[in-house]
Amino acid sequence: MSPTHTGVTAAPAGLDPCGRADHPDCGIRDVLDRVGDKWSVLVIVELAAGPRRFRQLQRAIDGISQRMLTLTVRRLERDGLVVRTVYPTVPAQVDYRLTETGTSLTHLVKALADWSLAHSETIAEARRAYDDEHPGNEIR
Amino acid sequence: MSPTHTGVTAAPAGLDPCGRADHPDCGIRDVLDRVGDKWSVLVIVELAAGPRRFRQLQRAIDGISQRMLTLTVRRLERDGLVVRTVYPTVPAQVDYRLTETGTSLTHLVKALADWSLAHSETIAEARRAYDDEHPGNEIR
DNA sequence: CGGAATCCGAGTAGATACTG
DNA sequence: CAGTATCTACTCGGATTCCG
Repeated sequence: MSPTHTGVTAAPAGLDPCGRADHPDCGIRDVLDRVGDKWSVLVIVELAAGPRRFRQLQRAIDGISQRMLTLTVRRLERDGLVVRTVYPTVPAQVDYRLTETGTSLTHLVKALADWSLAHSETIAEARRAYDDEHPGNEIR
Repeated sequence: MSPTHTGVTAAPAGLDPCGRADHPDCGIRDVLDRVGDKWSVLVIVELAAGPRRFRQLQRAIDGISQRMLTLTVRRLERDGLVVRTVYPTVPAQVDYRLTETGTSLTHLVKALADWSLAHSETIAEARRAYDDEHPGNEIR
């Protein structure tokens, strides 16, 4: 992983609760729905390496169905995170690439990945401990 | 005859639990599934302000059902992001608070919130533009 | 190749009712 | 207060098929 760990502003002490009671959500949901999406992140990560065509993406992500890739990529396009370019060749050729906005998101994804890696063992251990203490408790 | 599908069950049958085989994304899913969860983030944000009891959480997050709050908080507990403490009072009193791990996640959530706020307008605009160019295209 | 449309099962969220 | 237990509704994702 690159040492340049940008994108994540060291959060100020005060964490103001967005998306609380009254106010709907400060727009966090929009992002979270996208980031939390199983495939979006993988697509973004893949595109972070450079422009890709539909098939390339599907092969790279492996496990994703055409349907899901289409939907995922459409949503990303709609959100302006990805640009879809169609070349009127035969057969048709389409490539996808991240926009500036999309690229900036990769930094967060990176940060998330870093955090994930740094704590995966701790989490796994916690799960084992929990499952051990709570046998028969299926919470997934 | 009707296309009685090949008796295919829901069995993954060869699908990696990580999502990808040749890429270090394995641990990310665990976190993403948690962060991407609609309620987990809100709970984490709320707990970032300090320990909360069940009811407090439910009132603060407002919109979440008991069931969902229970499930969410259980998962967070299982992952070692939250500690659940039961006080044998009458009536029972339980409080939840973030662990060190959970607190560290708070920073990422904050970063996500920042990003979200910084780009919400851009995204909203992109969506409007897309919806305008693609009328009748319901991808949501 | 890229994508839309359809079918369909599985998992998840919500409302409700009940318990310690 | 803090859950647990159901039952239902709905969305999501996968597989398949057809089109430009």
